[in-house]
Amino acid sequence: MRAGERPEIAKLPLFAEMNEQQRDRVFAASHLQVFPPQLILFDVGQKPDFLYVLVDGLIELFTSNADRDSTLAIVEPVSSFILAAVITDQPFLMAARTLKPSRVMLIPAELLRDVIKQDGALMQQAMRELAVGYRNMVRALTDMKLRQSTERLGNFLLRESHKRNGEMDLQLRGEKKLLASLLGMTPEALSRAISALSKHGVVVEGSRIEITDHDALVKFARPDPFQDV
Amino acid sequence: MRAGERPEIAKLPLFAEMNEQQRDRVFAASHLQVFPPQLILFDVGQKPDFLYVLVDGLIELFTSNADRDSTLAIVEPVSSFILAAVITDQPFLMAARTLKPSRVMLIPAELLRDVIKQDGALMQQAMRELAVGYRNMVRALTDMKLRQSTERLGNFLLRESHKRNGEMDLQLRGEKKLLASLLGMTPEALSRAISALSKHGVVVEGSRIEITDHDALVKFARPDPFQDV
DNA sequence: CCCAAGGGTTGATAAAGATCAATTTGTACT
DNA sequence: AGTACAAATTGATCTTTATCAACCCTTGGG
Repeated sequence: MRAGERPEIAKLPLFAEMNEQQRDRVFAASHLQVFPPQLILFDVGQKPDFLYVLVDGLIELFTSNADRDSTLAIVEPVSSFILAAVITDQPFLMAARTLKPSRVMLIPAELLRDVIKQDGALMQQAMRELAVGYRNMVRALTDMKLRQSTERLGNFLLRESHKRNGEMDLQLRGEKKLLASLLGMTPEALSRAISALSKHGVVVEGSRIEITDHDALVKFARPDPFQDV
Repeated sequence: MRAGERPEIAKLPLFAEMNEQQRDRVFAASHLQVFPPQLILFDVGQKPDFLYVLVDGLIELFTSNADRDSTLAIVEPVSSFILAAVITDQPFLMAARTLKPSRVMLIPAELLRDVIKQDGALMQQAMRELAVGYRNMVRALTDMKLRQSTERLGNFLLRESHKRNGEMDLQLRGEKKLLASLLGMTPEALSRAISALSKHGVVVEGSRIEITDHDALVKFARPDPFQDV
């Protein structure tokens, strides 16, 4: 792998605390790969041969039924994904596809499991990451179970704004139908939800979204101080 | 805590592999408590002071909105719960209440985090447990996002039967409205879903559920070999 | 043993969201 | 720039599920 990328990946919480020699060992066995957009990296049911780290680009994690697809998460750089499958050495529950041209580091799963056993700091970070991931899934499930679509969109925007430290001017990083799928609705429903939010402090032009009245949006979406934010 | 319970708790995957002295240290600092039914053990937003282990009884994990409650999981003995909150030392995302008289072991969170840092085997088990929990949440979210209510019930029954190693005669361990909440529907909808499944190999009398035609139910519910089973 | 209270079922209606179809807008490619 | 194609929007309708209401049935306490 290129030398230039290492520092950035090494800074990831997952790898930040571990022993340096072990990290070198892991990185030496890994390789960086470039994928075009719309490429399936892996499918549901496959055994995980690698832990993936998105270095650059954009990736969608999704599941599919006979009829439908549903987006479970959108991965932005720099972050690892499908750690849980690697740890348990069980078949993927999600598939992954690139949304933009993406550079991805592939870390051999077997080796990683090995190193985790030997390196307590790495194991602790893996544990933390899984705990955080678990909690995010709880949030997503709660969101899905007790909010309706327009509220989900409203809270999504509030969370997004909060993530970008309070920025009121947001830029969608994918198509609207992707956001619709992430929020568990159809593109048509999203379109209508967007226009519904125009009465509650949100203005959308193309992929630019502006929260013009934060308080009004909060009042409408009623974010939970623990679930959201 | 009573001596009689220890072996059972020690057999839990989480504590099975760890150093014995460390385990004794943890158990010595813990205490067993008995709770009546319908008692709230903790609420959303509280800081986790303990890891909980249900020894006997039945417990519901749920979240609540302004309007609604939603069941996230039903905990059966013997198992631990809210490990993720304890690990991250972050406020609970779920509340817990007893459904039946329950005996619960409370393990001081601070101590547990400490011991985890010192005991690699325990840490590894905690990591595994979180990975498994994460994957279960992914399954639940997928279930919610791309199946409708009657299918969810059908797949729930198939999973339940599978958990009880193929037993076709199932016994509900809570009220029907609890199951409805777990499956993300109203009691009325569950009632109708049950009668809809009578055309697909399911007979329900009170809290006894029998799968009379497994193939027919599979054909209707279309369980995913990875998601379900 | 009876009665009250709550769980469960059933029916009628309403609401949310999906689906289908027709345009419009945006964008990538020659 | 013009065309072709996909994304996005809008409207109409249908399906699913929630809500509201009435009633039945079980169960536990006096």
